[in-house]
Amino acid sequence: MRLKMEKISEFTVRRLSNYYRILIDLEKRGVPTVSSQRLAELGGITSAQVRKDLSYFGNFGTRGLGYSVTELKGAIMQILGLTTQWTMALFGAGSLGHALFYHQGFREDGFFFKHVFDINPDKVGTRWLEVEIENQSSAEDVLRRDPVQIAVIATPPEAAHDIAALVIRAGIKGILNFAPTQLTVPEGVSLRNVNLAVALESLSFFLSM
Amino acid sequence: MRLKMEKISEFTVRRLSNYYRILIDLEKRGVPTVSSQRLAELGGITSAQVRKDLSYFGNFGTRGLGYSVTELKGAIMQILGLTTQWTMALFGAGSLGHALFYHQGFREDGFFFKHVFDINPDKVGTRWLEVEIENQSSAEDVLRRDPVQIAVIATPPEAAHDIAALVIRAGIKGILNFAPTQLTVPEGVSLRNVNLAVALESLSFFLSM
DNA sequence: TAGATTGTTAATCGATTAACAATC
DNA sequence: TAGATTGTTAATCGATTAACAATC
Repeated sequence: MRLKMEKISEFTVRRLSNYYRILIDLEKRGVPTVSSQRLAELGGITSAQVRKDLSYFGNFGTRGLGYSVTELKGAIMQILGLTTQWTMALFGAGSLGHALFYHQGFREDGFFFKHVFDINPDKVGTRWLEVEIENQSSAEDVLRRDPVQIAVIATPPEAAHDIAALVIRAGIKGILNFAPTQLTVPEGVSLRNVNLAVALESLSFFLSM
Repeated sequence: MRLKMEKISEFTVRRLSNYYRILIDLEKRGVPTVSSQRLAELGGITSAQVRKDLSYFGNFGTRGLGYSVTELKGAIMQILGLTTQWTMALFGAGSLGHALFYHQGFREDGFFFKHVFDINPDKVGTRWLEVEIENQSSAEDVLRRDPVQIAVIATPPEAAHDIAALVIRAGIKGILNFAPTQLTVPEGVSLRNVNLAVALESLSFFLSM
């Protein structure tokens, strides 16, 4: 997949995500080509940054012309692994879990919730679209029988550690954690944390100055 | 508030948020003091980083002993501006908006939704707790009469630009944007973006390697 | 061909870490 | 006092940017 073997920073990957969204938008609007300069403007960064990021993965542009919007979009989809369908298990059928489950963008990107687990007996057995909410206590068995690639944790922080341990035992290699607690994962398991409070506290800091 | 006048990076502020959460936890567990070494372990970073971050704001520790958990927690609350109550307006009463509105952590931090706006006539007039959902078309008037400090955008991306313009006209200085689109704000307005897809796409990238 | 823009190297900038004197 | 740990300076590391030859 990757053409050169330098290690890619998380910064670069996050910017690729942004280029991808910008390119989708340009394609919708029928724009055929885009320069690194224009892409940089739309993304709020420098054109050197755009070219540098892309150069880790190959030569996607044409000197004098720029990049084909459709081709570059396709290339970034490949790079980010968005050409395959990803299956996920959601832990926590609260309001955040609900929002994630129904989040349109995930589906469009090929991320698909196959299982939803909760500990609340009132919720277990009810359905979200075609998915029946299952008891969290059976999660390990269920995931061994019917594995997924990514676990999404949207539970209170107290529960997050045990869930992480459970999904790692079940062989899951990617965890997206929304619980505001520090998880530790072994080598070979990827973890991303999204903490809603951090962004707000950062705003608070800069507004207080 | 700030004691020294170096400019503080977003990186430092985000780590302060994390220290804050760790300290709350330590305080709950009755731990009286913590060293930079221990705080670093709990946060997954280095002790030098911890001491450096704190040193921008003052001397909170005691050589040989470490930091008083309660005192350091209080100091970081001050620094992050969490000792005041922040008022917010929510745009978009969809499932993400709902999750944010009911998110326990925001309340605990002193962030409080005073207004909720939506364009869907079926939702306008209904209540979330004590807050009545108002028509988005009246948002500018409402916010001029009854201002808030922060606007939270949880609408589809198409709507986000107009909302940003509106809240800036109404004098709001802080925007937390969950819509996956690039907003531009004038000098003096703070913007934070939270893009749920980016974290997932980054996971996808590293899982694809 | 001349103008535009890439891909890449080298220079710069900023963030992290190591090291240690100060001091509880 | 001796051991522990801070606060800070200097060294290192890594990310961003500037510059430009290659080339469409």
